[in-house]
Amino acid sequence: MQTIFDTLKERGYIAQTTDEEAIKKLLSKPGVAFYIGFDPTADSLHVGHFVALMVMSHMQKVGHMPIALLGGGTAMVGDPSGKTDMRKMMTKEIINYNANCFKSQMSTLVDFSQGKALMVNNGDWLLNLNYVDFLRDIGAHFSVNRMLSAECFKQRLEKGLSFLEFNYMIMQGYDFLHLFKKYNCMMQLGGDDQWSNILGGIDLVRKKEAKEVYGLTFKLLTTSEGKKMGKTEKGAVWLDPAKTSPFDFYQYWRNTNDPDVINCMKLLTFVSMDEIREFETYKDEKINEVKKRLAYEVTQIVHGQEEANRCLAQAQALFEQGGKSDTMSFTSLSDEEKENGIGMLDLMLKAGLIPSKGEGRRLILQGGVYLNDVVVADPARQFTKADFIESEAIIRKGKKVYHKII
RNA sequence: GGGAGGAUUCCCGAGUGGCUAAAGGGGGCAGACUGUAAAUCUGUUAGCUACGCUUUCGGUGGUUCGAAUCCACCUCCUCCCA
Repeated sequence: MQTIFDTLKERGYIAQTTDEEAIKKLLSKPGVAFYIGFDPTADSLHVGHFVALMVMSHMQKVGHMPIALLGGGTAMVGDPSGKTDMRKMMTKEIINYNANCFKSQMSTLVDFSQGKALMVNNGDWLLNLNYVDFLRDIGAHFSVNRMLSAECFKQRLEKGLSFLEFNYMIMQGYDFLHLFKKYNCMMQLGGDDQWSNILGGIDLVRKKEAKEVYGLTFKLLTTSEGKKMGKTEKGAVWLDPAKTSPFDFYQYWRNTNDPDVINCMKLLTFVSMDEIREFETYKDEKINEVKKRLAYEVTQIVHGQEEANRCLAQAQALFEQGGKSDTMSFTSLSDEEKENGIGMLDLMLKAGLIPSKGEGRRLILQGGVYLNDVVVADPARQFTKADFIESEAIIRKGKKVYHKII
């Protein structure tokens, strides 16, 4: 009989555990409350959070009780772990707004109905603490000497660490204690960068309550080259369709590097291990098929089946048939522009394909602009109504960016 | 509190009176090769009504024919000593 721990291990989620045997035993019976914290530092979850949501979902499926902790209190301080610079301080209003955005996104993967999972906000218990009481009650149990040797502060000890951020670990530890007392929360999970913070909480529970609780970290989603995944030149890949369109989201996974595909499949989809093992034997061009599957599965989980189908169809239309697509982004011209024509550069600027005309001129001179699949050679070319084919025209920039003019 | 140094184009980082829209690297974009991949190679990377013009080197003011470069003040940052 395979346990949830085995599943997580097999799929490659687990990075570190505090006590593997004890955790295995603990998780073998359903109903274990565990928590994962999410600091609302942006108005949408991103791919980095997605792995955590997947773990929650896996755990919930076998009957454990996820507690999603929104860091309304800790976000006021800012986690220095692994950060090279201090974060910008955020206002309470923004933090609250962000926390609300997180809620709905989490619900797509974790079932919060009928008490099957909880969502709490540490602002509820952190923000009204009395400073001196807190120091005497909690602060006394933390050794500065030990904290300073923690891996998560290492980088910051060289570049500078404010006292504000130094307290983050203590606050997170207090969260664990609070959740243990209130919900009998036995485990904290988190990204591997949270290891020191998690240990802090476990120590605190042991000291205050004389009980053993456990920690488990999962691997951060990185490429085979060790770079963090989920970042593009435009910033993070968001789960919010308004910030990263489902199509861009789909395309991000569609373009995964060969060596990373299997790993992503295991971590980001629910595709069975039997099937994944089959995929592992694929080579060269055949890997492309796996990428299609990966993109579809991940998009489906985040944006739903309907949206995933649409992305798939659009990608096929664009890349495999070279044809049109109804869901392509578009710009409509006014009657006057249609009548008098408009410069290609002006048109592309209007369509948001280029940030400036200089950039557009360069693109055209380098042969990177196509109108209805014909290279545009002259930067001064005018776009006229003669360019419409069945009342629309398609501009392509480079290989992958399509835009429709109507 | 005392002392030293720094702030340069998307990022890192040269430049210390005209040759500087500013080296080099990273990143981005485009082209070649491909599998909508990676790696590699090539070009390009402030804006414009473009052989010219305008804006840019933390902010403000000044010196000069001419300033990213010199001076004054201001803001912010880092380091060392206490």
